[in-house]
Order: sequence, then structure tokens, then C-alpha cells
Amino acid sequence: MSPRGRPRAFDREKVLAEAMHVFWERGYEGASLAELTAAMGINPPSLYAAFGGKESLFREALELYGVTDGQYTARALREQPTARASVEAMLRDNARAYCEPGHPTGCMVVLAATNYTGASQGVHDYVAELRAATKDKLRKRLRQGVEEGELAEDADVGALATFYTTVLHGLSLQARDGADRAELDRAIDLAMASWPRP
Amino acid sequence: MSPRGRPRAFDREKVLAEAMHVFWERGYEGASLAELTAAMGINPPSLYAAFGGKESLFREALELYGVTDGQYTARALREQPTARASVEAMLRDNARAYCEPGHPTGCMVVLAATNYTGASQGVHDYVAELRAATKDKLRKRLRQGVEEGELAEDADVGALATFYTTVLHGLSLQARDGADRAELDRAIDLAMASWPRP
DNA sequence: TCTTTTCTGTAGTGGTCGATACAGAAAACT
DNA sequence: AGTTTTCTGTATCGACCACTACAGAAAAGA
Repeated sequence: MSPRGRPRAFDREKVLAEAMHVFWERGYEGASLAELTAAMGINPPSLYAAFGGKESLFREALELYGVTDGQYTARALREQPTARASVEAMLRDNARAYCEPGHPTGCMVVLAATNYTGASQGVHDYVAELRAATKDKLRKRLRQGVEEGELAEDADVGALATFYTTVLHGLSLQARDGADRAELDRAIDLAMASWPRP
Repeated sequence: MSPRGRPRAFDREKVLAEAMHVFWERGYEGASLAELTAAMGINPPSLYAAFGGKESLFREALELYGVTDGQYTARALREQPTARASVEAMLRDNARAYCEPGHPTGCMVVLAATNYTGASQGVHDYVAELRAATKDKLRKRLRQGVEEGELAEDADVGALATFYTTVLHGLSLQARDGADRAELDRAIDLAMASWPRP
């Protein structure tokens, strides 16, 4: 049952969470191996043996983010009963998470790789795909709202998806610039005022 | 009249514009001296003699941006007759500029330094101050709208400033992710639908 | 106990980072 | 012409980057 050789001296999930926080705050390129290993409490060879390299560590950190602090968008679109409730929960739950103490502010997917330097093109493209996929899920949920009669037949679901994605991404930057939860919530009040009236 | 020694072999404003484009696309840290000097067509010693260093070059590039491709926000708030027209012109003029060919997409002030790596803390703080100053100018313009009777006395100008700043910043990310001008304009239609009704 | 396997820490690898020392070139001043 | 001043290109600088070779340590299997 136990693996053959010397057992790992650290908790893989635990140090991955530490790596996630570093990437979240510094971005992919801004996070150096020195800072990562220091935060994880391990040495470079252990990092490479357990995670393969900086890029695959980042991708694993993104996966962990998606099922922890970054789960609220997918959950809102999945669990809320109406399209409107989905959008509002998406904005409010994320805004709350963006300002929570104990981890960096804003969304890791929005902030970790907005710039690219050629060398990290692959990582940049991957994160951009995650953002595009989320936007597409939102559009599908809005389309479902049209089919269920919640939204008018001629509602511009593409524009609504772009608008609420724009707001969601903008909230990340506001949080990173120091806005608190109350301020974000008042901005969300205004964003929800744009919802098509019946 | 002419300076004493050997004359500079390049146009200072011209190479500064090239540097601005590199910083705009790559961000402050992502722009390497090698890429900057290659784009500017000069060697490192010429860059240091003319601009002092990477950080002061970046600050000069930001100043140039503020009077060229990044002038639309300040202009809209200064020249439009009403607060509402100011906000709408701010959004639409910037959205148009974000998608223009011939330069990187999105806003340099939003994209050039969202992450920080400790070493570039000063640059990060400076750009964050620029964003905060713009948000404050917007708030003042909205306050003026209240004083002139365009907006109700109890209008939440702080929330409006946060909301439209959120949208403006979000549009930069949408543009960077490939959205075209028509898509941004439809999102702006929705953002303007949040404007307080009389 | 002895071998095999896998992890650990030390101490580096070559490469690139931002920034410069230096010498020659090109202008103005005398 | 000769001196002074400033810019230009070459050829680096030490520091840091992501990454790894290597040997010793700690477990399982024989």
C-alpha cells in the first residue's frame, strides 16, 4: 500500500495551497521559485519532484483555486433557480470572496496573467481560456433564462454576458485597488439595475 | 542654441512612443530591456543617458500615454456638458481606443502593473494612484451633477463612481481578451441603463 | 542485514535580468 | 587645428532567473 521509497516530508495539498496564494498575489511571472519554495517550506528539487515545474505547479494551483476560493461563479450558475439570481449571486459571492481576509484580494484568474511576455504565452492563453469558458457558461445560463420565459425572446444574451463579465472582472481590480466589500456591493446594486425589466 | 557635444542620433519622442507600446503590451515587469531597446532601435547606454533607467522610462511612457491614447477619460470629464454625457463619452471613447488597430488593446494604466513583485512596488503604487485619481475625478464630476440638479440630492455618487470605474476597467480586460468594439458598445448600453432615472 | 527505491538538502548549471565601463565618434567652442 | 563635451556601440558587470546533478537519508522489500 505504502509507496516504496522514502516518504514525502510535506503535505502536498498544503504546500500547493501556499503556492496558490503566491501566484494569486504576484501573478505567474511575478512569482519566483525562491518565493514559492520559501512559502511552501520546501526546496526546489522537492517542488520539481512533486509538481513537475513552475508551469504545471501553476496549473495545479489554478485547479485548486477553481474548487476553493474561485468556485463561486460556477456554483452560482449551477445552483441558483433563475438567471437573475445566478448573476447576482455570482457578483455578490465573488465580491465577498475578493475582500475576505486570509488571502490576496481579487480573482486569481483575472489577475494572475493579464500581461504576457512571450515566454509565458502558453500560461497566458490557458488563463484567457478559463475566462472565456466562464463567460460562455454565463451566456448559456442566460440563454436558458430566455427559454424558460424569464428573459424576453429578443434579449441580447451576448451583450448581457459581456456586461456582467466586464463587471465581474472590474470588481477584481477594484478589490485589488483597496475597495471594501460594502463599496463593491453598492456597485453591484447598480449593475443589477441594468437587468432587463419584464 | 544647439547643445555642446555630439547630437543624439534618435528622436526622443519617437523612441519613447515605441517604449510606451512595449510597456502597454507586456506590463512594466514583462517588458525587458532587450525588448525595449530593440523596439526603440537604440542601445542600453543611449536609453540610460536619455531616460535615466527602466522605471523613469516607464513613468515618462505613462505621461505620454496620458496625453495620447489615454486622454479620453480626462477629456470626457472636462468637456462634456452633463455628468451623464461625461460618463458615456468616457466609456465609449475608451472602448473605441481599446480596440483601435496600431497599438495594444485595453488601457495601459489598467494592464501595465496589476501584479507587483516587491521589487517594483513603487511602480505598482504609482499606477494604482493614477487609477485612484481618475476615479476621484469621476466622483467630483458626479458631485457637480448633483449640485447642478442633474442628479438627485440623495444620489450615491461614491457608488456611481465605483460602478463606472469597475465597468471601465472591466472593458480593458474584455478588450485584451479579444472583444471587439461592437461588443463593448453593447455592454456600455447596459452600463448606461443603470444611470439613475430622473 | 542488505538491497532497492524515493525523497531531501547542498550546491551548483547556463541563461537572462537591469544596468555600466570604456573607448571611439561627432558635434560646438576656442 | 585643437580642446571640450556628449553621444554611440561593444562588451561586459553582479544578481537573479528557472532548473538540476549529486550524494546522503529514510522508508519498503528480500
